Amino acid sequence: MPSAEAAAPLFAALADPTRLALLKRLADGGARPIVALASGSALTRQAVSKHLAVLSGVGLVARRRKGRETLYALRPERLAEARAWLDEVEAQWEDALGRLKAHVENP
Amino acid sequence: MPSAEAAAPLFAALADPTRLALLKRLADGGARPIVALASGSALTRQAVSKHLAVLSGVGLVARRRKGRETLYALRPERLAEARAWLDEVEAQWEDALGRLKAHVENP
DNA sequence: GAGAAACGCAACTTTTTGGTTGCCTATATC
DNA sequence: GATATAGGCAACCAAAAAGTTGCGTTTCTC
Repeated sequence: MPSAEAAAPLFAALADPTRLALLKRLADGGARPIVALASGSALTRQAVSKHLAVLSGVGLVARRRKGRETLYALRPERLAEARAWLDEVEAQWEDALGRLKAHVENP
Repeated sequence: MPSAEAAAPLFAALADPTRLALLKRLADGGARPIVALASGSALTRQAVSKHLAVLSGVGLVARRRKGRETLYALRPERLAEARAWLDEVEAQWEDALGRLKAHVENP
């Protein structure tokens, strides 16, 4: 159950369509260099590199240097942490609804 | 299955600890006016009001005017949409892992 | 009906973010 | 060894975000 302070940077990293697209492309399990991820992205290689740095900064992707290229791969554990926060709030909501219902039926 | 363009604004609204705290407080099912939400928040009422406007803008909370006060309430459906995007990527990841394993076992 | 409470609107300031361009380094490849 | 490829680094720019202050409007409450 991540705190708000811990979860916010994670959501911030997810708050960009380019980065979401990058994560989705990496969800096939493969590790790719920047050029491969930049191709088709309409953006500069530098821009993509910056986005990957943001994702790497919060641990959503892992970077590994291999020769002259830098490979990026998805880290689904971190995705799960973001989901955990949402789950927690939804659970709290469901619980509150349950209490309300019980109270109405059994006043 | 929300697209990246649809999910990004949702995550952007979640990318702030103050807003996450507001959502969590609203997860008990209650609808509260701004002053109640601003108390204890260290921020100005205006700042909290702006944050609520952001949340309302993406549909994460509902606003309803009641007399002189504006009541805010959580809308968990939108939370579920954010989760759906994460689920989708994780499912894609699991699927890729499954294929890889199958390929190794049955080459 | 006078004062207070709750809020909206608008202007302004300061950071942060997304993006570009230019240049330099390291590694392949011929 | 010369050249092309893949990236990192730094400066710079424009737009958006976070927050504040001030002021006006509506609605309670006495």
